[in-house]
Amino acid sequence: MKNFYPLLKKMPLFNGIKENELDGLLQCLTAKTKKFDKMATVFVVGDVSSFVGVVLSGAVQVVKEDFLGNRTILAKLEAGELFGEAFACGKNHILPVNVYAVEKSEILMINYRKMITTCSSSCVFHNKLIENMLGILADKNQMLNQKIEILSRRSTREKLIAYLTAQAQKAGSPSFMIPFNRQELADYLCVDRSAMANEISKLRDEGILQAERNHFELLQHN
Amino acid sequence: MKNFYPLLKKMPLFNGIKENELDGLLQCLTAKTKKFDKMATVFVVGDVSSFVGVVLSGAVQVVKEDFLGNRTILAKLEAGELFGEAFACGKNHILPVNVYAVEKSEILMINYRKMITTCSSSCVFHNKLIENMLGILADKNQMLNQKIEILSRRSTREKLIAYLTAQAQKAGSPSFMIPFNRQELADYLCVDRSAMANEISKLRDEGILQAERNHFELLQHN
DNA sequence: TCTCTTTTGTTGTAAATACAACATACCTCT
DNA sequence: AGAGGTATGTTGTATTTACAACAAAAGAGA
Repeated sequence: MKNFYPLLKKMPLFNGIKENELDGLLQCLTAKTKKFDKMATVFVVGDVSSFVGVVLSGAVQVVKEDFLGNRTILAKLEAGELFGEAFACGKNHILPVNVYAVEKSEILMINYRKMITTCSSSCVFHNKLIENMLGILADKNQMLNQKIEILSRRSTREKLIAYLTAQAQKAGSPSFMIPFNRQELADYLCVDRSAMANEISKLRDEGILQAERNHFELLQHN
Repeated sequence: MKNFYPLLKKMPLFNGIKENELDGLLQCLTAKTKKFDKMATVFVVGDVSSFVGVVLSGAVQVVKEDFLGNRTILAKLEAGELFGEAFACGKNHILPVNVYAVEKSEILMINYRKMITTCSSSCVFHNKLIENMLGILADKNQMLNQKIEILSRRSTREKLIAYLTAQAQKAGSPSFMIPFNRQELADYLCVDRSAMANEISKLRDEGILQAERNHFELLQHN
């Protein structure tokens, strides 16, 4: 376990907690590690879980299936990433997804109740952990909200403008770089790449923006 | 202030906290109420806030503007509803929205730092408050995730199936009621009502589902 | 029951998108 | 510089959607 401490230390969940303090904290949480073979099932739809999972090694996939049998990979989580936190901390503990190990993996399982119950030994890191978890959920909330706002737009054009407006706001300037290439941007906006590229061209022709690779500039619209 | 205690008691944020315990808690939080006239501004885009707002009376509107000047009302929050929690608890405290009072309103402002710092008087309700906030953020996360999963689908048909599959899962049965009428469902799925109604008809014709008003049934697809 | 209103379903048309196929530009490696 | 690969832009076509307008059904109230 100890060899994972440098990894844990870098995680937002353990932010502000020193490597030598992890021992006491993990003990206090009675956190357990579980090992999974490649393709083993970590959770299935309908499972009830009050555990926050931390991928220590390997990787897991979060997969959703609809009733027609269509499978969608929602996420691939690698070492240092967290999963299940919304179901551990929320009212509804029933998982709507399957979680598989895509490689031989090791997962740290943290019980939600142990996490929120400050220990009798009044371990100070415990409070820090709760604060971190609050921050993680809040940050995710912001991200999800922003994405919904974009996906709520009907047209590719509107989605683009919503996304670029948010990026400009984040950058504090009408001129900014985005962290996606065209295909990734199209995937994020849930639209067709070529249709999107076409729309970018039109917006450029109309003098609404400049776009070159990752660099965008929103032009004053009067 | 005291006259709002029955309202507060019913809120998820103060769940498990008795009315007569609120006095001490709010004092401990140094929570302040602010009054706003009709149409007064509560927050503007760019404001930095570490406060969770609770609408005590009246109502506020959360409004977003893109750089072309298009205004979108994201939410209307009435008495007993919470806002700003993701920006109070998250890393990013900069608000991307405007908040207006749509009526003469009274807002309770709770400082995030006071909330997560357990008080020296070791007030037990404080821990309950933090747990509640964690739960609220986690629940919202689940809701937002589910919505994104639906909005990520390209076609109206796929959105419908994704939504109905989730509802069936939630109900634990292929036969269930939905909390929307057609227009509300279309709004939730971000599609055109008539196009959606059309699609429901097609799905019915194809024997994939039954639909009558609020009642749906997903039929076994072999 | 009758009227009025709301909700839902249907249809045709214009507009937007997805898809496929290809052209062009850019990057990296040798 | 040249080759191969990747990213981006462009175009035509089939499909899907939005929109508008209307019909039918359901619900509410007199």
